[in-house]
Amino acid sequence: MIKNLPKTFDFNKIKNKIYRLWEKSGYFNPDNLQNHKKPFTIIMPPPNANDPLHIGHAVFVTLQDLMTRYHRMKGEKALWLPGTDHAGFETQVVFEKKIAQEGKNRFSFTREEFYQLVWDYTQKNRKIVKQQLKQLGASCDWSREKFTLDKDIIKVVYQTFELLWKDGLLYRGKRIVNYCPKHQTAFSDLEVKYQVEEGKLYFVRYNFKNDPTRYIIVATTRPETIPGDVAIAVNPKDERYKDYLNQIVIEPITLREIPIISDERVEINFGTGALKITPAHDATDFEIGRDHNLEIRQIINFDGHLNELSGPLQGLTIKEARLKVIEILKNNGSLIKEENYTHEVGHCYKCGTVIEPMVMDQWFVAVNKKFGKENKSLKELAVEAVKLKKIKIIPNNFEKVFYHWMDNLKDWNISRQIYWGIRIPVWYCQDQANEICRSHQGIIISPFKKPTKCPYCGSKNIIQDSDVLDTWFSSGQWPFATLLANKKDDIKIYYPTSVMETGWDILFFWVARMIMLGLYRMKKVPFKVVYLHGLVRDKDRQKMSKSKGNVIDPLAVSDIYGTDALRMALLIGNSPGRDIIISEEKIKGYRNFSNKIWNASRFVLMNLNDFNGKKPKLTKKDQKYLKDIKKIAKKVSKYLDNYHFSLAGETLYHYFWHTFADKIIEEMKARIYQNKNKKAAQYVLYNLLKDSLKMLHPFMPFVTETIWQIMPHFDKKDQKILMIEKWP
RNA sequence: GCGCGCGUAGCUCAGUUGGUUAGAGCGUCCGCUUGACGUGCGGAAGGUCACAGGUUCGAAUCCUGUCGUGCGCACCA
Repeated sequence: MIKNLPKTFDFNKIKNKIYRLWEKSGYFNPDNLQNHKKPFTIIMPPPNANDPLHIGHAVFVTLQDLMTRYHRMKGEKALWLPGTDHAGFETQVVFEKKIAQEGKNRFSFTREEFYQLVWDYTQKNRKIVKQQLKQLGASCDWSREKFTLDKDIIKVVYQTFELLWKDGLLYRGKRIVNYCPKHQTAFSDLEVKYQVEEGKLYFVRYNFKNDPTRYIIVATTRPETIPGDVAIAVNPKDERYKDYLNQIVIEPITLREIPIISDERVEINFGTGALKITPAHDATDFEIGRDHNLEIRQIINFDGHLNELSGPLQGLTIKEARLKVIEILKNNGSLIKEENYTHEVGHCYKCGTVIEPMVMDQWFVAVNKKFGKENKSLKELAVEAVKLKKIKIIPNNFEKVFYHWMDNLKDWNISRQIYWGIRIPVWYCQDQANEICRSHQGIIISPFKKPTKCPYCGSKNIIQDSDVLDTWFSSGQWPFATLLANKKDDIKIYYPTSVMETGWDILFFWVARMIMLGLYRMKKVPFKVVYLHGLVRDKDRQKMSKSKGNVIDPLAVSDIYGTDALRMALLIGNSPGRDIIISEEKIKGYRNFSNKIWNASRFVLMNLNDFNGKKPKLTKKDQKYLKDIKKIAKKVSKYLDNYHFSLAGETLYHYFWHTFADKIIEEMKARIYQNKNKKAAQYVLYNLLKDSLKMLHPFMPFVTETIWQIMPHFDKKDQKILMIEKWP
């Protein structure tokens, strides 16, 4: 009946046809799975809409599609909800790099023009990403697809903003923040990468005002900030400086008078035990300054240059200023000595520029503030959810990592001084013309309507906050925002979602924030399980990056070896929380496997003449084979249910190749050729193949579906599409 | 300073409630194969599971320590 099947499986020939078959069937949308009851939900971590997919995306597609297809076949209402992320800062950087080739940057355009250009750029990329997800076999429900800048998503984000404000969990304030002078925006603590650097510790002498023979020596790594000093602090318990307190000394660059104060935060054993206080440019100093009511003397501008308050350093960059200040200190005899000093310096995670602590008005989420009936903070709620096992993190050692990070969590800066993103929905009254307005500090929160005048004092002199929200503030709401923004009952049916599958590298950036915001808005955890996969590295354990030239393009690989091979290569040997090493050889190996599936099937199909599907009399061994595969099914199901995807894949690989193909087919071959008990042989082969295809389908959907479409079906219960067959 | 990992075949890695002969991909060696598949088949070599001690009838797996190695967080005057 079936002859002349090609000798090799050609992925490119069937990929569009097969994906279209699935898509047209409508079964990506769980609404169409009528007999399926129990919901199973995965919200896709939205890829950034600023670049095509890389190999890391292929990992999540493989794992999430595997789970979705498995649960769909088990008769569950499987929803895999796709989307893309505007990825605020990331995208702006990518885009600015692009236009830099034309000698332009964001300041070459108006804010509105720039936004439109990036919008168009991301929309183009979204189309590419969608096409790529399809080629990787993603069985997600495109009818529910969302973008983080969709109007209905922004609406949810703004609602959250407003609620947080009303609950007192959101505040605006002058705080010291991590500022990148190159990108000219502030960051949260997470975007700062610390690197060990060889530096110098400079010992600088500050003379007493009323007695130049007396002085105090301060150790600093940042002498260029001396013009920003507003005090010298010593520890109150430090015997050496007992009678120095409240003395006035002369700051040696701009010759201002500053006092010596005491504060317990000064460490007696570091340097000389005396600390210069520069509230505008150091986090600890900021706190000490605040508690002592000291002036915030900003001497570095937001463009990274020193300003007029720095006297002779004015106009210089930070680096230049350091050299200059050392020269001045040497000349006036204030530099007592230099010591080599190794310390960690914060850098912008994107461009490597040294992060400058700056004082700015920013919006913060108060993660440590207790609120509501339960009187718990966002942080406490999140920690509790994990402790009470309402959320399980796989692998579980990351639960400890999670607690450790949460312990150290400080308020979250969500203001970004960029154009691309969701604008902070706040206006400020410039006049603050009455007491009420002043009591509100002129802050007008108005997410859904642009105000025309100040609601407190009536002034029309109002301006909008120029900043946008941290991208993670919106993606942190993704699990419920996508469901709220879709069909009416989605949130009821699909929330809490089943699994959040993502990389361990964004456990803090994203997962922790989703837990906090999900619990805040929905009073329920956003997901029951967090499955963390590793980072993809090359053969030499190097992180893949374009600049290193070691990237593997998943789509190119898919074109050459097929998506099925790529998926298996990314799955086998991939255990949660561990990095994945991938090489072309490995992918080739699984290409051979997909071809093995093709050829074993080909053999079975070509030897089904006269076979009618009816069960003939079977030998004992035949019966054993049919029983054995049920055992395999049990084993594979157990592995999948316990998130041991690699072991599940390996089990099937082994069974199909080394048991089914190498042993059983070889044995039956003789019976078929010699016409000995042939019907039974055909029956066994046909049914083992069918079960194998079903189990392999979530792993290798294209080759299995292709064969399913070709093979004859005798059982009326057989589905037209393998994707919705019942799991064995 | 606090915390989390890793060390298994030549290479890269699996090995999840401790249980026969420790697995995979690639590589090496020998043989086979003219009809499912050279993208194949059969077979072989190759592992004191970092080291030392302990628990156990039994340890790659659990505990303690040592060495090597990677990472996160905090501080960072």
